[in-house]
Amino acid sequence: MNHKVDCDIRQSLDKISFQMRRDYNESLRELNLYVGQDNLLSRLWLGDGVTQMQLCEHLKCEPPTVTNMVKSLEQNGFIYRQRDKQDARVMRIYLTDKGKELEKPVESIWKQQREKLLHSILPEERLILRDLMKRMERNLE
Amino acid sequence: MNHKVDCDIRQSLDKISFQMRRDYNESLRELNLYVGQDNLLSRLWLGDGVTQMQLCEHLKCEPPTVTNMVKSLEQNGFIYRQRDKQDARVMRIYLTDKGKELEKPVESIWKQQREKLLHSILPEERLILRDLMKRMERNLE
DNA sequence: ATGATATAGTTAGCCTACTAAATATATATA
DNA sequence: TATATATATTTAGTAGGCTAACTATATCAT
Repeated sequence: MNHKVDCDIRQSLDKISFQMRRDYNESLRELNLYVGQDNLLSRLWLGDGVTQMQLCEHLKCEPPTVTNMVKSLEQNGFIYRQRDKQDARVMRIYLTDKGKELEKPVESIWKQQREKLLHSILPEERLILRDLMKRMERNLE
Repeated sequence: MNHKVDCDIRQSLDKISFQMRRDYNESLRELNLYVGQDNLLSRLWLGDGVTQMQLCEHLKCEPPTVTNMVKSLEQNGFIYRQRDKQDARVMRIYLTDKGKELEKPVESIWKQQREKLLHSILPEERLILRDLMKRMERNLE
């Protein structure tokens, strides 16, 4: 029955993203980070001094979310903020040494997660899976 | 390159679950529901008078989350709570008429979402996809 | 029957995430 | 130059999600 298959796919998707978030959160907590903060930092590891609007785009979330995340990361000493000299409306976000040091351990968590998720799935299958995922992604645009 | 494929899969997964949640939230708001509340209600549509612990298991979340969700749903008049006569520790959750009425529109939202997600993916492909998803699901257990 | 332990739920406080509304600064226009 | 509009961020209040600590009730064992 087609309906059943569709439901299964939808359900698995939910379970996978939920469970990944959980595992992931647990690992990040050991680094004193929360889910999502790693993604914000990853933008800064590419290059410092980014505005909050740029972080919004990168995280695909709304400005108040960035305000809160930045506040939390600043309080924990991973980043600091500086008002732009040219345009006093914008805040520029910079990494502290403590923030820079997180790059490697976070990348190792990402790698671990990918390996766990795709364990026992063969290279040919991964290609098929990627294709299907990309198509679903486009379906939602 | 294998690494790239793995990253793509992981990234697509994130984007899909993020985007689905968004779309989904938008549709549910028209029914005056928030993401996740539909899932709680779906347990009640199977049968009323469930305890909060049972809802925890169904939603796979912690007790405080259920406390809050139940409070919100109660305030909006979709459910009501009654203390168990036999065991005064447990609260039993019941649907109001307003809560019962939501079943059909919510199921229609679910169906729409599945169709959007799987649009253009052929029946054979769906079977393969389901298999791969189930395997990933098991990998995370 | 009393004391220890287990179970159900709540509260407080943190996080991401949202919308709506406010603030401050910059720029465009009359 | 004064006014209007656009942009960047913050605040307030909502939600789901978490942990840790607390309350109340039940049950089990001594």
